[in-house]
Amino acid sequence: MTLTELRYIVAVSQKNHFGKAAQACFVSQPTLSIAIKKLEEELGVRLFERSSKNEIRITEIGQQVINQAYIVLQEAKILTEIAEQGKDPLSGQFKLGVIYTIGPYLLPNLIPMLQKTAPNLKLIIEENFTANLFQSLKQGALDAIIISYPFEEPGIETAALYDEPFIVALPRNHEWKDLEEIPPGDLASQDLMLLGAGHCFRDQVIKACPDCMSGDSELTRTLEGGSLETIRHMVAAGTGITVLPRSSILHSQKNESLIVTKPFAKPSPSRTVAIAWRKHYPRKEAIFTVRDTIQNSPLEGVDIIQSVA
Amino acid sequence: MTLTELRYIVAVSQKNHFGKAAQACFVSQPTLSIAIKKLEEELGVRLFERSSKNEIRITEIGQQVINQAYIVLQEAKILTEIAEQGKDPLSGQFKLGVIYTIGPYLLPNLIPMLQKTAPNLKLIIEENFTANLFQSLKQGALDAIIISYPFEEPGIETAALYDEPFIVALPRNHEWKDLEEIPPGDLASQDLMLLGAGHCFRDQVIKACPDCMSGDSELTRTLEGGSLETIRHMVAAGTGITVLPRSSILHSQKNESLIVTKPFAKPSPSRTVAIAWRKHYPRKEAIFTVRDTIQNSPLEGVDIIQSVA
DNA sequence: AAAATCTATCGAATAATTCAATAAATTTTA
DNA sequence: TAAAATTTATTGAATTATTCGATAGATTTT
Repeated sequence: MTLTELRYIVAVSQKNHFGKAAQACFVSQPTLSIAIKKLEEELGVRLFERSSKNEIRITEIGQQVINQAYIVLQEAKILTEIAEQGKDPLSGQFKLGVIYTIGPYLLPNLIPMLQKTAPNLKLIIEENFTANLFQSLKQGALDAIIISYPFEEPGIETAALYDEPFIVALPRNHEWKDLEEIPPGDLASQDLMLLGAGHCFRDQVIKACPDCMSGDSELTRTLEGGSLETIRHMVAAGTGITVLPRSSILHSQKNESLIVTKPFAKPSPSRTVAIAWRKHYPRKEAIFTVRDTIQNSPLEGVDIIQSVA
Repeated sequence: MTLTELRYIVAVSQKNHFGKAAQACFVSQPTLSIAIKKLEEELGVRLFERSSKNEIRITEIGQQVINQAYIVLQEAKILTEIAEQGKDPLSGQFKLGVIYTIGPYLLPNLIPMLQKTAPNLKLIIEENFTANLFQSLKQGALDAIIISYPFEEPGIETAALYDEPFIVALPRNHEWKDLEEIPPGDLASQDLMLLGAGHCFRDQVIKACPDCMSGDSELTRTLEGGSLETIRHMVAAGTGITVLPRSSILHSQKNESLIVTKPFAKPSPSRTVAIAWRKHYPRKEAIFTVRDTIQNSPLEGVDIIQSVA
């Protein structure tokens, strides 16, 4: 049984005439006759009673088969319609993973912008650590993830989005409050508060500022379950200082009076934010749209990295 | 799109592996790969994400398409099941037309017998005049009709079932009550009651007994809307005499005391009862089963005409 | 770096489909 | 009654699809 054969018998049932049905199906009459004969033999039932000159008569079982043929063809048509709707790579769900230290600052801009550039894209966001996002990406639970370099995995492709410098955040009455810039090495002498293990930003800061975690009890200076926002509040409260990514600065102007931010001395430590996806992911256009939208976001103080594609 | 292609994508979605899916479909892996590629190109969407070594991933739209493919295949399977059930020519409706002067005497035997020989045949009966039955048969509203010869029409085939002699029915105190047999010509002298125009039995009796309707007012002797049973009651009431087909005699033993039946003198007038169907009617077996069942009915006093097939 | 595992591609053989021409059957017309 | 007309079935050749084995290409594992 083929869908074509079903179309033929439906056409005959509508035209009551093999020749006219063939015409309606854009095939010759022998083609249609043979196809119907083949279907009748396969099903083992006679669908039409051919009385030569006069009109065709549909047998009782033929009518039942034709009724069911309508249903099969209708469902097949729905299948093509489903595919038609899914043709647009900017439609359907798009599951985006973002690391904790980027999400709160990138997404408030990104989501409404994507809503405009790709209104049919149903964005689903997951915030997590790099390692967990990578696992989900590899397993197909996520379509793309936004992480920080370095990030190299087999079967995964990445595109750099932007570089953002690290910034020192001080209480407003801190001894450094009037400095223009901070040399990274000076942080070793301060009560530096950092995120817990698992956050790549923590590791990047430690790498940029050698010895910064030496001395005082690590317990009081690492916030295991915390977020950058928690740390920022603690800085405002005078508990210590911290290092923040540049993109996090603009979004807390309420606390600005309590916190002073200072750039690092050149060359400033920084991180490169990138988007990553499976090499064979079929909706590359969706990835590139997200990439372009992020790069057109109003992110202040970051260096957009133009893609080479 | 073909049903085979849909089976392939369903198999891949179940096995998560092109090679194993091909095996499950009893085709080579290239065959399956090419078919799926063709379907993906036709639909314009990527259904699977091939990541070489690792398992296959189904795309979001691919999952939707595969879900719909299940439905299409399920409906196609139902179609074959419908055909399977309809394979038996002794199943489904069978619309049988019978003329008024046969139905009441044949059907009480035929219906329970057919119930046994063809229990899946849903017999639908219509009683009418020969002319109306023929129209319905020609148009396909009836599958077969039981009529009386002569009956020849283009595109229609017939098979004789039985010959039945005509019988004279008299009131019990009629002057002929002690005769052995009645010469047909003698009926001209009697008050002969007949059915109205349209009943072929009327014409056959008139043809068998020349001049029988001459003389008295035709109005009082033709029962326009009546039936043989009405006429029989009138004979019992002494209104006149009539001619009945032999098969109608056994079924009225309550009135036997009021009616006397006499055979005609040889050669007795008679009628040949036959079954007729469209030449191209596809369920000949059903026709032949009805024919054979009638010929095996306990019809007394009739001559079964063995078919030559 | 080599072996192993998958899917994609190639090329030849096979199978299926298609159409024009025509046959066969029947009905209508002359 | 014969010829014309109409309709489906069949035939045969050409084209088109499908199929498979062999192998390439890509990636992962050893």
